[in-house]
Amino acid sequence: MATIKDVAKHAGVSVATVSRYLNKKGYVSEEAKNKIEVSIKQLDYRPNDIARSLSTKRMQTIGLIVPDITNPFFPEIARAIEDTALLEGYTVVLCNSDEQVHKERHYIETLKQKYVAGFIIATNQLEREYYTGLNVPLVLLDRITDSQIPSVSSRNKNGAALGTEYLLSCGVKEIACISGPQDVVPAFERTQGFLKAVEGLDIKTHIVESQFHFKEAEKAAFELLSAHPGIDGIFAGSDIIAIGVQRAVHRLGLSVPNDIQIVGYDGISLGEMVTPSLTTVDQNIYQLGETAVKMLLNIIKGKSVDNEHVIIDPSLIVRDSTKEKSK
Amino acid sequence: MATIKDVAKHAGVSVATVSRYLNKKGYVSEEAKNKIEVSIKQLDYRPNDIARSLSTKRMQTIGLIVPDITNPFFPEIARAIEDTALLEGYTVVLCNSDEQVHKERHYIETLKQKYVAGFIIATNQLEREYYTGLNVPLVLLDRITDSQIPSVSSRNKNGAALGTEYLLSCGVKEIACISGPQDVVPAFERTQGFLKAVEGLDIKTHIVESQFHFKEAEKAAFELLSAHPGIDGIFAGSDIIAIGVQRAVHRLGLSVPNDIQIVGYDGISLGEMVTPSLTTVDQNIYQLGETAVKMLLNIIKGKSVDNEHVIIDPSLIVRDSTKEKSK
DNA sequence: CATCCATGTGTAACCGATTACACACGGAAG
DNA sequence: CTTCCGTGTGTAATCGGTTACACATGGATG
Repeated sequence: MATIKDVAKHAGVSVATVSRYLNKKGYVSEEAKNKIEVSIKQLDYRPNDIARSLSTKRMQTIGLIVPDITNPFFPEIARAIEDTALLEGYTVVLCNSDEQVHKERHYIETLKQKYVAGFIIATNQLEREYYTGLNVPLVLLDRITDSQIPSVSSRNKNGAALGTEYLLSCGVKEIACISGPQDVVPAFERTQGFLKAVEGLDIKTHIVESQFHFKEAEKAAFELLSAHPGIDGIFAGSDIIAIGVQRAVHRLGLSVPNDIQIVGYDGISLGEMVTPSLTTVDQNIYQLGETAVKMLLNIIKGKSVDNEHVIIDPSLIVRDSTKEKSK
Repeated sequence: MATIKDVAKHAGVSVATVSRYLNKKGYVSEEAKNKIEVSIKQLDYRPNDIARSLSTKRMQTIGLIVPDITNPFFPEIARAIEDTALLEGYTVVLCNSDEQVHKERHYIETLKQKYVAGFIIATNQLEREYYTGLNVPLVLLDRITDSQIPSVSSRNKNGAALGTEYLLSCGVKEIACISGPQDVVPAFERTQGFLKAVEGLDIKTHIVESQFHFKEAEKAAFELLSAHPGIDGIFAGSDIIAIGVQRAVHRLGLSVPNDIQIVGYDGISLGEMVTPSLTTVDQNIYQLGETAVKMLLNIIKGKSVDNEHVIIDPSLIVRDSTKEKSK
């Protein structure tokens, strides 16, 4: 494979000139420019990223750290991130921390070693000191927020209120919220949204906490519904939880949406696949990922102030796990 | 951050000696070894992967190319691959080709540029010339096989026969196979397995082709079942297809497994989440991924012959989308 | 005693880029 | 006619490693 030297020789200029041309830095005459362009074409030259990185100490790579890749929300957002990054010439390395701090650190260290340009971090364990000490651009995505570190997230409280209100508008008389773990910020915010929506209403409400895992959610819903047969509406802290709830309802011999109506949260594509399909609060996953990448690249390129916070508005998708009152 | 020179100086030896120690290549005396170890600890030295790669022309990175990351099979296998690679000190870059040849090529070129150590390729478009011309270690995973290139795959024909036979043993009288696209090798093989299982039996059979997508499968199943109300058993070419079928059955006002029994193929975790949960042929996704990595690393390290083929045996998981005859 | 080989180490070239610095040229300003 | 500055270019150091090669030592072999 051709190197910059070959190009320089072929074009009859020095490597410095070629490098200047490549990076659009410094002066290069029209004449030199043309000769270099021809040589690059003829030799099918492509700059060697590794060599470049050794000088610049930066790779065109961004690290994405997610807590649980088997939760379909994350592959979906990963895809958005990858797509967007690719368009900008960046490669993304996807790392699965399994919610374990040591794994997360290991990945961060390893990738720093490889000179990643920046990180997008979608995990829980916020350790500000650690992140800021990193001295690498990063943006927090979805799960944690901190005023010191740029972030993009969903307006969870409003979204949850939106979903809960819709559920109420469908005529629900006794409502439950099966939330994600309350130490995970968005899960907490969603619970707040639920509370806001039911506040002051003369209606029985329940709140139960679960992990963002299907089986646990099913168990929690099963127990809750067994204990309170009057419940006819459930707001779930995530689509995966909602799907667990569906299954619990089914096991109890009840029907969705006739006996119990369900609203989920996330807008993952899985929601369309289950039966009945899931009414849910769509947090606009693609946009979330896209925004995170753009923000990170701005920071990398020094175009952005360091503590911007973008919050994306969710919207409601009505499907078959609820039924409108008019029907 | 400390460099190899700092370590050499601190330990009172030359950089060559330190490098030899690090790579366990060539002779290093006990005494030097000890001094170097101490210095590395004290300086918290870590070799710079980029610099190393510039000389060796190889990174501790492996590229994984999948055709569709929104198909849950691939995140699951990606996870296995990542886990295994990590243990060996390799990072994996996950790339989504979207079934597009040009995207796949783009990724391969980009990653070659970055000196990946090798590729694991799980896409369709087999272009032997291109791959072999690549001159980078690679193993094909799951979707394509070629005698010239090492591969790991599932014993699809047997697995499909296994699933079909089980369906028959559950008392199915008119059976259909909704397969994946027949130009995708495993999908084709599974259809063959289905045919083998029903061969010579006095039973009505149908075969319909679908993409590996939920919606299309639902549509295909809906049409098939509408046209042939006698069908009481369906073997699906993948779990995603099976889930589409479930939904079609539901839309027709029928019940799984009472009216129609379903067997899927893959063993993705989604199969446990749907209602009713899916009886399926488990292709042992984790093992598939793990094996692919180990094989690739053997090739990279020159420990392996170049055209090994591992075929992994699938097994049946019985859940609620079928009902045993005895019941 | 000469030769050979295994062991151990250091020097310096090299991987393929970036970039600081020196220098040359020509027109404008004083 | 100097002086200065904007353009344009090349030389060589540098990034942090790997490794070919030269060389030293000391015991075994013939």
